[in-house]
Amino acid sequence: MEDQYNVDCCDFIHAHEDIVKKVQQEMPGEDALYDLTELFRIFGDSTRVRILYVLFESEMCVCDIAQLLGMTQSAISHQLRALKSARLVKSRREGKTVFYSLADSHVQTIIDQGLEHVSE
Amino acid sequence: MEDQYNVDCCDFIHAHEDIVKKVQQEMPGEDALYDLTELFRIFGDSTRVRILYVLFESEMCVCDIAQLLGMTQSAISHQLRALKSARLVKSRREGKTVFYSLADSHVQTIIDQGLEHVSE
DNA sequence: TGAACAAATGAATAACTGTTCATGTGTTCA
DNA sequence: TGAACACATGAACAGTTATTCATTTGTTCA
Repeated sequence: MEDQYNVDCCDFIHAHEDIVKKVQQEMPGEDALYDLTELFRIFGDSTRVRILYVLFESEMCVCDIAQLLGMTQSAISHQLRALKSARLVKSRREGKTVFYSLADSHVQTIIDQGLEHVSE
Repeated sequence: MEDQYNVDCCDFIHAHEDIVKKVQQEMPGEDALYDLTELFRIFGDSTRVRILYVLFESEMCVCDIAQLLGMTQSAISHQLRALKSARLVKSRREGKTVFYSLADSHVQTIIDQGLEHVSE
C-alpha cells in the first residue's frame, strides 16, 4: 500500500538516494515532532504571547493580567493553563491570589528569534 | 466601557504602576503581534515542519516531498503555499517541475530553539 | 461558620484549520 | 495541436480552538 501516494506523482524521484536517506535520518521522531509543533502552536496565539510579554516584566496575578490585556479572568485562566502545561509559565499561590511567572528564559529567546524573522 | 473587565476582578491592581507602564511600552503593536503569532502558527503543524526538515537537506520538487512524507501532492502543495506566504520557502520552476527551497537560515535557528526547549 | 473574593473548570458555540476530492493551469514533447 | 504530466486551487468536511457563560474550588477574615 506504500504506493498509494505514487499514483499521481512524478515518474521518477528527482532527489538522489543519499539525500532521501539523510532526510529520513535527520527527521525527528514522531514524539519529538509532536512536542516541537505543540510548543510552536502555543506561541501561535496572540493572547498567549501577550500574556508572556506581561510576564517578561514581572510575575503577576491572573486578575491583573486580565485587566492589563482587557480580557476576562476566565479567558486568561484558560490560556494560563495552556501555557503552564507547556511548561512556559509557573505559578505560586499567596492567599487568594495566584501569581504567574515565566518558567525559564527560553521563552524570551524563542520570541526574539521570531521577531527577528518578521521584522525584515 | 473600559471597566467592563473590572467587574469580577480584584479590588486593586497588585502590579506597581511603573510595571504596568513598562508592559504597555514593551508590548509589540497589533501588527507586529499578528505577524509574530502568524509565524509561530506556521511552525505549529507537523506536516509543515516535516516539509522544512526535508528542505534542510536539499531543494526538492512537490512530488518528491509528497513521496518522502507519504502524503498527497495536493496536501503538500497547500502547505507549501502557507510556507511560501510566510516567506519561509521559495520556489523556482524548471520545466514542468517546481523546486522548493528554504528562504533563509532563520528557519533552522527557530526550529533549533524550539527543539532545545522541548528536549529538557 | 459564612460571606466575599480570586481563580479554575466544564460545556457550549462560533471561527478556524488540514486534508481530500475534483478540477484548473502551465509546461513539454511527439 | 493535443496528450501527458507537475503543480495549484476551490469547495467541502471533519476535527480543533479561543472565548463566553455558569458554576465550583480554595482561601481569607469578620
